[in-house]
Amino acid sequence: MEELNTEQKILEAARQVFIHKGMEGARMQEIADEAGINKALLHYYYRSKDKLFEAVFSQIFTEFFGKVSIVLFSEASIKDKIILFTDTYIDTIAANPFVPQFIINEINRDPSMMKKLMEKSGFNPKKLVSLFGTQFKDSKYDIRHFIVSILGLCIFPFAARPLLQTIYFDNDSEAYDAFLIERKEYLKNMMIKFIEA
Amino acid sequence: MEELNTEQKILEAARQVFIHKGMEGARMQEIADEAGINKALLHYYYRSKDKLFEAVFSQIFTEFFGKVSIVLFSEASIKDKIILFTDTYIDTIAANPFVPQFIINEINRDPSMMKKLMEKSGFNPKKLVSLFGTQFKDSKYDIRHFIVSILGLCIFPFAARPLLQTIYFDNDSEAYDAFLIERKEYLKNMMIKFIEA
DNA sequence: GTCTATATGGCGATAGAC
DNA sequence: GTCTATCGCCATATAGAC
Repeated sequence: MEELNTEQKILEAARQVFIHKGMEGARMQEIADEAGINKALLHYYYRSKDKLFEAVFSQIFTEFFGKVSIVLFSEASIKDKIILFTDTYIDTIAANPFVPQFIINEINRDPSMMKKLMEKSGFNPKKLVSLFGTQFKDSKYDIRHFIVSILGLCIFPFAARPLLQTIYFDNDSEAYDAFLIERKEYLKNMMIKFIEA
Repeated sequence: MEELNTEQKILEAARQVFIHKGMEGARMQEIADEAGINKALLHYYYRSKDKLFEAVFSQIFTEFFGKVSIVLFSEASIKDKIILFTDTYIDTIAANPFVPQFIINEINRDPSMMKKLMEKSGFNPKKLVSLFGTQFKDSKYDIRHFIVSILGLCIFPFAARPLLQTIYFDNDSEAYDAFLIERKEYLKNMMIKFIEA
């Protein structure tokens, strides 16, 4: 953190606080403390909390969907792509465990953010639909069920961690970590069965 | 709403506002307006916003898990129970589409709420684990993966609706409603394959 | 029990010195 | 560019009349 200039420090600090507290729960004071600067300086670089949030959120959104999309442009076969997608997606979430829930919440709070973000991030959902579509073209169900299923299966254990850990793991954090690691294999295995079914 | 006494009106109003805005996003003024009373009267019945929230949240939590748990005590076969559970669970969420996300968020905000709530609601997670455990006792994976999968598959399409609807359904609300209806059959079908695999 | 009016505190934002 | 001091608003909470 010490090597960054002030603007970068602010962005990084805001990122941490916003991800964990959300737009409404975050406090400018806490962001300033985290960045090791004064509250007034936040307003010098970003005129308002809204502007700061917008900068942070669009960055996070773009990064997150960017990493996930890469695999879709690889040379692998369709089956391998699906496995690879699951693998990459889980890893990305594990490295940013609070991000999916954060994105979902903020979009729920203000759905109008979505459109501009999709343009900005260059994320193309048709790509994902057509990828899975060619694999399951004779299924009796809408392909999007499969896509939503993968996303939910990967995201949910992270998004609902405190609840699930308490209910099913006696609040044992290490046991839950092990569960999450095992889940990656579990899901890839599930995907294979899905594809072959 | 007109037949209720003041305390019930407050509780019902608070329920609506809290579910849609969350603890941090909710405003006492909005709750008072929704209940058709004065802001000061909220404090007369519930001394603080925290107390009011606690009352509402514990009620919602208990109701939600109560409805879902009923099926586990039925006389059906294990396979039928799993199908019935999926069926009931989807219906419960569809009738309360914002509740799961609300619960998850508030637990994330304050994980310490979980323990007392589990006692209060009488919800017994061992019941669910043992139910599925007898069915999948020779699986190479922890049974809890299956439980978490069902929950995620059911909850996610509701929790992330604005995001998913925008990305995959061109923001067509009716198309998404149809998708949700179809999903019930899709998931039951998936469960059957799961069980037989 | 229900209201109006007001106190109290916190937070985003600005002014102005350096 | 960075700080201290302060403004102004808004939300929770209370006082007190009816």
